[in-house]
Amino acid sequence: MPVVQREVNRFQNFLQGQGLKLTGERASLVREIFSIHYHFDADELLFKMKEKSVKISRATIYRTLELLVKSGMVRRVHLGEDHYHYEHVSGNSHHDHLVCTTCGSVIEFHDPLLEARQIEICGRKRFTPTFHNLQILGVCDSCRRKGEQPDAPDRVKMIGLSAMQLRK
Amino acid sequence: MPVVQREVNRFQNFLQGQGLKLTGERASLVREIFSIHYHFDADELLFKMKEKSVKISRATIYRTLELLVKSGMVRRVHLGEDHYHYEHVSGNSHHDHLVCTTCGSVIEFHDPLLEARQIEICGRKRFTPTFHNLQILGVCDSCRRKGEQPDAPDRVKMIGLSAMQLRK
DNA sequence: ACGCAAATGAGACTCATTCTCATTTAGCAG
DNA sequence: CTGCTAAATGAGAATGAGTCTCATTTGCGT
Ligand SMILES: [Mn+2]
Ligand SMILES: [Mn+2]
Ligand SMILES: [Zn+2]
Ligand SMILES: [Zn+2]
Repeated sequence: MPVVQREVNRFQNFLQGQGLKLTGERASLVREIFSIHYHFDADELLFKMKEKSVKISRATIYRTLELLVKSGMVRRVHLGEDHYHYEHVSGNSHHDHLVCTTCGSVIEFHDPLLEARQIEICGRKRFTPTFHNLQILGVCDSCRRKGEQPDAPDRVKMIGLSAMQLRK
Repeated sequence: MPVVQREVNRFQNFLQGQGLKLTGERASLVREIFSIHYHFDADELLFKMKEKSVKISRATIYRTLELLVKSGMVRRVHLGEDHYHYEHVSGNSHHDHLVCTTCGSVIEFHDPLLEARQIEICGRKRFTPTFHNLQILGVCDSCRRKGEQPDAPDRVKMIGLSAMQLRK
């Protein structure tokens, strides 16, 4: 795993700069996270590590995710569910999300015009933005073709789609 | 309270249509909610009712909020914190939020161009949007002038600003 | 005023996340 | 290589928002 190992090194650099240590648990987590190419949650990570017989506690997973977010290697995102999701940041820059409330799939997009307009709005309100969070919920193309109706707005909450729920 | 009473009637209409009842608790809550002109959370509501010696349980508050959201009279919003906030919907339509991570103040805005651009993006992805959620976090004008620095992105979470935390 | 479906309150429960603390370990100095 | 010590870990307790249960109460149509 050469690509993934590079990320471990990146994390180690960050840790050293903070006087922190690279442990086996942290390295395993980084390798796992940079092998997942979608939006995952903490429980999914815990499950995958268990699958691979990598011994690691829930607390360490949360603690390491926090460090990875601080290092800028991982982003924590809201996808309309009541718990956080994460995604690794590898070169590809900022983007926002379209979330299908029927199947749970997530489409990423980046739109410079949208971003520019936000800056404009902030300027008008004399507001200095540091970051933003945009999710557009709705129905993806394949779900629409299957004739699925969007949930009533008040019921939208991606029921039963989280990784844990699927496997429980 | 003539204005507020109109909202109680609106809610009663909705309830009747659903075969549900207008109770004293529900009426009190509606009156309270339509007297609050900012973004509140469930605990704040519980506290305010206690202050006024209106006996009402936490469960009833959550249940009534759910009904109010269904009726369209209240919106549930994310403001970057890890619990929900609510706002009443009175005539004024959809808007998004600028949230100051220093003082917690919230600026509302509505921008047709921003909305239109989102529709465009969805069309391009063949995605049928039902609603969206946009928060821009940053520093408001008065905080900026006081020389407050924005929190590092990873630490942004409006520490100590929720109504409950302030009063605990 | 009656009857009963709907509503309520108290507190148990869930679930994500954080914390505590006793024990282990990474990494550095010698 | 060895010892030292601050940092890290795991187990499980704690927290906090939100939901649920069920015995009791109440709104409201008749
Ligand atoms: Mn993404
Ligand atoms: Mn608002
Ligand atoms: Zn879909
Ligand atoms: Zn401010």
